[in-house]
Amino acid sequence: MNIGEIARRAGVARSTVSYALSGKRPVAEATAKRINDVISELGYRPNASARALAEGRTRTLGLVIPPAGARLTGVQLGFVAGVVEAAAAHDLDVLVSPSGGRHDRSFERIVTGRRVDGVVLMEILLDDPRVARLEESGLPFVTIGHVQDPGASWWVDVDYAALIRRCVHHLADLGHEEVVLVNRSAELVASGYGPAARSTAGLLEAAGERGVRAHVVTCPDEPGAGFACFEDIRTRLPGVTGLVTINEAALPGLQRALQRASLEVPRDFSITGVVADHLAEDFHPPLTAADVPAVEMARIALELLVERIADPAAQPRHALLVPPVTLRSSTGARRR
Amino acid sequence: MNIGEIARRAGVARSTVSYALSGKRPVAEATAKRINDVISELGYRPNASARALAEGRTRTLGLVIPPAGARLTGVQLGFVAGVVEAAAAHDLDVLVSPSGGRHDRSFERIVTGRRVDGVVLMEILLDDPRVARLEESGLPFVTIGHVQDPGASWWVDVDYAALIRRCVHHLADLGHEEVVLVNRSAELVASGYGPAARSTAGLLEAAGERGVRAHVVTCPDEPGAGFACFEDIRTRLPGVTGLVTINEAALPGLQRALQRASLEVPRDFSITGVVADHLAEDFHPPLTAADVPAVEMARIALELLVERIADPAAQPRHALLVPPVTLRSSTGARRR
DNA sequence: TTGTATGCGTTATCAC
DNA sequence: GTGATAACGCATACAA
Repeated sequence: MNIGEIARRAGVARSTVSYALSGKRPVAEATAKRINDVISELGYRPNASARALAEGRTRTLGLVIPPAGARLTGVQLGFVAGVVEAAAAHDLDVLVSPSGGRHDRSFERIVTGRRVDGVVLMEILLDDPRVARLEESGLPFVTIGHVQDPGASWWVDVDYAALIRRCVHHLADLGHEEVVLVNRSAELVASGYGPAARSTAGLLEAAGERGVRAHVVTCPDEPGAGFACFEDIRTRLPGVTGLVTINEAALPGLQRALQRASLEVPRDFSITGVVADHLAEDFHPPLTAADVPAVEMARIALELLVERIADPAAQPRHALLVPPVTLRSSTGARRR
Repeated sequence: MNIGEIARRAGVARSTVSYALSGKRPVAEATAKRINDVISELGYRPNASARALAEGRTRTLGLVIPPAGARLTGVQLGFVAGVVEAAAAHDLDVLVSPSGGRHDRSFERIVTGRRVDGVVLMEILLDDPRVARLEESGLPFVTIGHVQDPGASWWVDVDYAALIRRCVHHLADLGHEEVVLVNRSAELVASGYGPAARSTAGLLEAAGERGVRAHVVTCPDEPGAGFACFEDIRTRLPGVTGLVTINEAALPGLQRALQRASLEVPRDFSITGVVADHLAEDFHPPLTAADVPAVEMARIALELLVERIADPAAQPRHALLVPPVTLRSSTGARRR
């Protein structure tokens, strides 16, 4: 059933039905009622493809997520949930594409098939081929996370450098003199993942400011790796009394290793970092941390994208969030 | 740029380009080369909406997930990842819709906007209005989980009753005489969530067979709730020495409560259940459990859907998986 | 082997 | 206020 059928039954022209539906031109009350009656009787809804073809827009957004197979972290999950939710609020649909590199078929379909009006790209690298691809395609897009040149594009991010710096200052205030940053995986660091680099920078900056000895270790995004990582820290860096991390997936493992080592938090050891809000609450003891407002970030990204789609000539905008470090119970004075 | 432009530059008719692209009719080698050269030079890709309109199919699948806001469990996350991954392998795109009840706009768009060729529905209720809606719409769909009448529809599920039954038998074998099932939330149970009902049935059946005292408690899908739930069990049901659960989200809380109560697993208390595979490994100690092969289930669901789309008249098919209970370290002989 | 013509279901521009 | 009708970009039946 199509718009012509509705028009026929209502005894009007197709265009009149279209206008009754869109409201883009006045329709006599009586006609409108007749049309609406037929529509609701038959349960008619316009064909999305036809509408997209005629209108030149799909009312659909693309969301590029890390390749399937990789388990999403809490923050990443928040991004996805936030984008989907915010899009639904705008009556927009979301097409998800699990894409790693540049020559991904799914990603390429999204970019070049004109099936979306815009794209949200998450977990980008400092120099990301997908960003370049989107730029040359002319498709409006917003990234969660930002590339090297912050002024030239649309993005939302959390200021990892500032947050880690604050965490280290906090530890220094508590008397800790040697700390370690548990970063994301070595592969991610090597491929130029922004948060990894910026966290390290923040750590070193704060360490310099406070005369704290600082170390960085990489750790895959898994509980088991967190466990192994901490055991390694204990043997290789025995002087460390404070840990700061952006690797939330490793947290359960770190927790278990702490316990295994009979270290009581925060009495014997302090731990803090940048993690998804709910994870901080679930840690035991509750984690003093900068809570990444993932859902909120996704919402902002979506608002920016909608804005950019509406005005393709608009100047790039971005948002750099600096959520507070929330004091909970995982950090304490260094025990001498 | 469109197919006409390619045709013009290659000096052929539009249909020839179309056929060269689809291969549905032979094209002379030389013409094909000329066309392909132009296509790759201009980076042409057919417009998805136009193609969908002409072809009558969208090469897109719908995936209905629990409402945004609800944090996805490990198993649910596996479903999403599995569907997206399997769809990508078929060169199909996935449109996600976060939908709870029947009158959801996003869900309604999917069902009635002809923007997808089929739908995967997850986390369904025993009597789910969305299933009814999809049935009356005529859109091919497959559910992960199954409704009351198992023969009439396409689905894939895990046999919760059998698995919980096995878990209870296992506990009985170890000498446990009083066990508790930690179910999903009371709301979910009340709304008629299949796994919740079937788990209870399996528990009671096994308890009857083995003369074990059995209890059921509901618990929201959160670590904190798991903690509270276990505290409650200890006070209200002090004789319980074994716990079986399908609530993986509560697991970290249960674990913490166990520890808080100074109960060593499995020496003092046994715990088992049905959970996502990776969670079982991450539990401490590793959880003896039936591992839900979520990604695999999603893959099967997608294969079924592809099959159903290809042949709308095909007889309903389904798959009821009974993964083994993997022995790890969280269950042991009852201590007298 | 290739070209022509029509239809897919809308929206939007004319004309009345 | 409303009705024709031309796009939108592609696939395909029909001709040649």
